[in-house]
Amino acid sequence: MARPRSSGYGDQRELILAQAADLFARQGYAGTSMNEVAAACGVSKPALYHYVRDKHELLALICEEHIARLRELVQVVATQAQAEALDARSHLHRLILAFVEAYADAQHEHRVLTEDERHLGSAERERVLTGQREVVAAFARLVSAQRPDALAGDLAKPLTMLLFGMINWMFTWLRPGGRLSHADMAPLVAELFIGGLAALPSAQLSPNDNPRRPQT
Amino acid sequence: MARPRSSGYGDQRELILAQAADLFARQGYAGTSMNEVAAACGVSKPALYHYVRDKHELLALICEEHIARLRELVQVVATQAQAEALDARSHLHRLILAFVEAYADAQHEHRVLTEDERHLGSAERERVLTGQREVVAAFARLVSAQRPDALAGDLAKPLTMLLFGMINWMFTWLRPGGRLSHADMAPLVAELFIGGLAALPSAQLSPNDNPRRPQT
DNA sequence: CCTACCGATCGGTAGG
DNA sequence: CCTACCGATCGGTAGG
Repeated sequence: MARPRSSGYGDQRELILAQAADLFARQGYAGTSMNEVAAACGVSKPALYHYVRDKHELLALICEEHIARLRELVQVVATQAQAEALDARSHLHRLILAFVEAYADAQHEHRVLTEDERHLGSAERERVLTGQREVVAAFARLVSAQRPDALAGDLAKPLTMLLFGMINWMFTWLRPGGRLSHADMAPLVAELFIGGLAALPSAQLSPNDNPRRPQT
Repeated sequence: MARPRSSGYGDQRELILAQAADLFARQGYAGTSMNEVAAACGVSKPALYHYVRDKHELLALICEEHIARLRELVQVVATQAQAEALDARSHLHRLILAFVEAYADAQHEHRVLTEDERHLGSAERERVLTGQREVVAAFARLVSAQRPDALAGDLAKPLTMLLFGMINWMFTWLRPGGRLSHADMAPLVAELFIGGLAALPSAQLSPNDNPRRPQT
């Protein structure tokens, strides 16, 4: 058998993913060179290539590990909600808070996921999209539970995407160290969305009044 | 004096900006070459450089012309609201609909503005940011008018940014030609936001309970 | 407005 | 014969 990898291998690899996520988030995937990634990690470029096969693998690892953490988070909160017998409203509220916190702890990874997903290969992108769909579906089920009429109108997912829009966009304007923290904003987002959901007129939730227009 | 420019100069320039916006939106600014832009426009690379000085100017023109149109839109809707004596709620509702429509008509330009702003030079970025701040301030005034307590808590702008989050994010998941159009979503966004705003508990709007933490 | 190039830098890998 | 790297340079392509 081959000799085992050095004990610091996993740590070094984690450091590289974190530094690459930082650079990709600030400059974009295409706007960042492997030389910059290597320099940020304090290693030579050949050393960097010891830890990752190529630039695409770096992007794929950042996206896949991030979406995997989000999927786990959905499960953790669902287990809590089950144990505490929370209703759908409280469950959704807690899930929103958990996601804002998770995004705040992985801002760079999250920006890379949302902006550089297009640079993934088709196989990797499909894997990431599958994970994202699962997360969205978990939120959408809780939205449907509060507005069963929204599900009938197939609006649970669009409404969920509006919620994700508020959360995802926060990281473009909310500066760490500023007057408001993510923890300050999270309950505001939850109340605004859940309150707005309850206030939507039922008529609004039936877009099928408009016949589907043919695909072009 | 030099010979006047050909009559098609302005048209060709507009075509170039539109094609460049399309490519930048799909591949990112850094991920798009000037060769690709030239090919998409059906001209040689030297011909492309007849219409734009360099790649940065192309980006700056796309962003600055887009934000200028949005600023005009704020004015047009304000004039209408004045003429029709709309209250703040109706004014905001109409402004949201107008912005969703404007974004739908300039999806590529809007994505470039939101994602590639970081690649602007500092002078151009400052000009764009000034325009964005003016647009946000116009929305924030209408938000304040409906929740005067939000203004006191300095939350009018954060709440406005949540609204922009919903709208901006729409263009990442709403596919043209799909089941739902932007026109379908616009009133939903307006009702969700305005309804959620009204439903927010007053206690939520006083974050000054938390003393400001020092800048780091 | 073309072909033909430039200085530099890209992602990735050679030998030692 | 392995690993964990180094200085130098590969073939191609970027913006201009």
